[in-house]
Amino acid sequence: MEKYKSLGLKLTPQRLAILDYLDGNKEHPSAETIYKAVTRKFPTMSFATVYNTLEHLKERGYLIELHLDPEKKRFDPDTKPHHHFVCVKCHKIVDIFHEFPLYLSRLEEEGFQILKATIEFYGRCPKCKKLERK
Amino acid sequence: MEKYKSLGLKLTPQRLAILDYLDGNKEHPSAETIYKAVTRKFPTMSFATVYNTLEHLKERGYLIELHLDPEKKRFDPDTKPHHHFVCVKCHKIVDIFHEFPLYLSRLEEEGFQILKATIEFYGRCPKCKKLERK
DNA sequence: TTATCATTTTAGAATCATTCTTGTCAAGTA
DNA sequence: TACTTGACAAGAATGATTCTAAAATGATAA
Repeated sequence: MEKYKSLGLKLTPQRLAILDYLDGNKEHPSAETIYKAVTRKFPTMSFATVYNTLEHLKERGYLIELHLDPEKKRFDPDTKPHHHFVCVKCHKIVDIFHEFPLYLSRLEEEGFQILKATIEFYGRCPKCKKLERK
Repeated sequence: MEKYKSLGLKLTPQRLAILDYLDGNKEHPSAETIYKAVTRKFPTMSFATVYNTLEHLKERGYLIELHLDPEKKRFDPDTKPHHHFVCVKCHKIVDIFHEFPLYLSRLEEEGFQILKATIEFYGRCPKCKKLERK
């Protein structure tokens, strides 16, 4: 997998399997979801390897750790700046690539350094919205 | 405490102590912080009571549960819509009451129901920004 | 190719926030 | 007073995540 070489990571089969699973993935999987998926290829895979690899990828800016789900961390291999919609029923997370004007001079004037800003939209996804109606 | 009567909660001394601690509090405390503060008044206070009370208050819309700190939940008694700044170093959370235009018709056209939207600004607070410079 | 060495993997233990359970207690009511 | 309901406390249970120690493996240079 040529495209992973630039990561500066030792490329083990386990890591390649994780990278393959994440590549282009829009599901914002949790560590457990990743573990389950990759375990099909590597039955001996351990959770520690999943967490270690995710940590390395995060450090290298290859993925973003999301805290939208109160239960567990979610991981997003799409590192382009974007926002999220979170379904309050099923916890599904949907990417939103629309850009919003979020400039706020006041904070910087007060000495804050702003590195990034993300928006979370909360509500019901189409599927859960339908189920809600009795 | 007259102002708490409308909550529809049985007002026990423990609950009053928690309400008092939260009232006007801008620190976005965690359950542990609340527990420690209230324990000074009620040495026998249990964590379960803190969590139970917070759950009741959340249900009644008296406070908001925040998931900005990956380590633990934080609680915000200010229920007016607002946004937050999170310091990536010390995890301090600061309220932002500025309003931003976040309207997004596309999601609703696709069948999503949007209930609320919040923005998180990430960066360094003035204190941590100073410490960063060598 | 092989030896070396730092890294990675694994399995399981440990941690820590949060939730659950159970027995006890208190307030309000008939 | 006896009943009913809800609240409390203490500790056990849960579940995601992190840590540990030993064995295995990948990258590098000879």
